[in-house]
Amino acid sequence: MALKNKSMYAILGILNISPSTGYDIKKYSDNVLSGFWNENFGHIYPTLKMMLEDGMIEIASGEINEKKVRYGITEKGKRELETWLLEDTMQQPVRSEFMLKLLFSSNQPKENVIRMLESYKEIHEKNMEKYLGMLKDLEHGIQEISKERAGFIKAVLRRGILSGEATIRWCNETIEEMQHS
Amino acid sequence: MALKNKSMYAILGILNISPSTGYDIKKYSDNVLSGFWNENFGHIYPTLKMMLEDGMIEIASGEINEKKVRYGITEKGKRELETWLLEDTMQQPVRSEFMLKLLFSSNQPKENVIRMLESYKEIHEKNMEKYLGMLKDLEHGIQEISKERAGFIKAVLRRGILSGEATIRWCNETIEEMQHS
DNA sequence: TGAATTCTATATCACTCTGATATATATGTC
DNA sequence: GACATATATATCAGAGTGATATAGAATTCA
Repeated sequence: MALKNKSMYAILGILNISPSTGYDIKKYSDNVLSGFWNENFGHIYPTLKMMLEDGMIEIASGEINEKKVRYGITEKGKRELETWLLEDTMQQPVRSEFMLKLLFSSNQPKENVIRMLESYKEIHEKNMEKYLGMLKDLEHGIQEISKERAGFIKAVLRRGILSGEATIRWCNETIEEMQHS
Repeated sequence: MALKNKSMYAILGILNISPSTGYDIKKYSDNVLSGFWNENFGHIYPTLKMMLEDGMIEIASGEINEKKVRYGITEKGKRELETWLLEDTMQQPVRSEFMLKLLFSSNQPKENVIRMLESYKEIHEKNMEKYLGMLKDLEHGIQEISKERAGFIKAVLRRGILSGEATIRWCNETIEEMQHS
């Protein structure tokens, strides 16, 4: 066990929705999954190759092309995905470079620290706007998504929004404290 | 630029507080930095070797030992740390396996999803307790930490607490929704 | 006192993941 | 027609993870 290729599960989950090319998988990550998941080509293509050899995915019929390959999930792949969904999720390693920097900034001039916090806050405000926009699009049914799945996407977006709010509140609180000390 | 060894900065930051062995660095990560940063031996030791060759750290005097080496930061290391502290922080890649699993769980029985959320909530409740305990210890001044640095550790802990609260609130909200749909 | 267990300390390795770069066609725009 | 952007695949060095191995020091506890 131990070291496992998590991209594999992201790919299985995406192909379980609809057959896709490596490029489509990347786009899905950057759009729908952005905020809590990321993939990059350097990992997608080798993983697809491995999964094809393993029989978890297959080349989708009628789409075979020299320069464009669309993959679909197999029965074996579906079983693999199901097993993973039912497994307990171990906690992942975290690395927030911003928080690390902040912790080591006690000797820095206060203005610098406040500037850091302001720009961090701005990033999270922009994220919030993005999430709120995505939530609106989802509620107005712009895309063709099943009601069930839309509910889950909504839950994930709600998480992003609540986390963002907490982060912005913390930024304000911490800036305030920096100013009065 | 691009791919940079971030462990290096974590190590510089820790050695800037006090000279440490590789083992001490790991302990500091697991205790003080836990929750927003992690290090592992497989990266610490090679990085220390590289940093020693680069002249960013040196072997702390009087502590040379066959089986135990304590490192200290050099002037060059301090400059490197300072430069990093003043740099803008690019956003890091995120990967939450839990959120990925949740998003792909729209075909799962509701009980499974609720169980998932309950156990996720429990983890965050335990984290909250840990942070609150650390905050108490800090306020009662158990360790020998400067007032300045204590303020920064407190800010970091506050972040963990606010994030935790938001997560727990989201878990409750989402469990509720799963039950009434 | 001796045995078992845990803590301190360093090191290595296979594998995962990241970000940059390269290449080439297709489509859209001005 | 020229230029830019989107689609599509591929490779690679380097960063980071987690398991495992080794061994002496300290602690527990019977």
